[in-house]
Amino acid sequence: MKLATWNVNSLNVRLPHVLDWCTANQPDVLCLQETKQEDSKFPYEALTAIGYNAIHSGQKTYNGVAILSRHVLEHPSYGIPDFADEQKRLIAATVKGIRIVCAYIPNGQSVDSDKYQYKLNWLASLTTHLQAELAAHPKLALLGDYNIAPEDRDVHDPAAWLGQVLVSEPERTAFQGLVGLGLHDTFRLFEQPEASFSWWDYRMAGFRRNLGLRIDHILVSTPLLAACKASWIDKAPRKLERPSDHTPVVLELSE
DNA sequence: ATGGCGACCGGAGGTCGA
Repeated sequence: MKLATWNVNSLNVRLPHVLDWCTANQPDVLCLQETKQEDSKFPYEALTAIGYNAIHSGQKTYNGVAILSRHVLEHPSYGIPDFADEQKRLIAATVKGIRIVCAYIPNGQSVDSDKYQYKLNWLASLTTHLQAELAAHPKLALLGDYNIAPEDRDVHDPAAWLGQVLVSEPERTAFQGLVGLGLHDTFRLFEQPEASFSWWDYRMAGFRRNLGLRIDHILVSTPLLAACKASWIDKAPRKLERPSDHTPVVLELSE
């Protein structure tokens, strides 16, 4: 069973890439972030045509999350309970007994902005919510754009990024709070190339020079650990014409 | 590295992302 996450930076623009990638890679589940479209615009028909069910929670211009699945999506839920939020950033469903949680964690903009406080509040609410979710669903995977590089090795230039948003200690502490729930960063369960990143700035030839960050993650609960077989970042879509600035992260589970 | 790109809305250029 193959799980994946991809911030597509507008599904309006990136739908051809998503269809091609799903056809070529056949993920069982693909979590999308930044669809940037209202539910009425979501391309259910095009996805059905290649064998995918989908649920979506979106809005115009910003945010928007979706779960695509080759299997039945049971018990969909939207948003964080008890956290009033106009921004569409969380969607979840159960696939083959695994609770799939797809998150677009706020960016935060800069550490001195209101958006940074919103990010930390959002993460605190998510953590509380996931504690209950884990009690109800021992097999759980949290996939998405975390907008946090958990360690210095996830940053192309840690000195330049020191203390900045995406890297700051409060954000990394929040990430460790998720780990503290009994979630595991599956990418690091396996040997990986040095300087492995999932996002590269469009500017300054960031991708060509590998000036990136690893901010897209797949965390799984302890009951799923033994099933983890491999994890990798697929850089191929980042090389296409008009790419997203993020690229897919994949986790392979044994059945 | 701090600007550079790209998406969006709106119909120019500001805002946001990361």
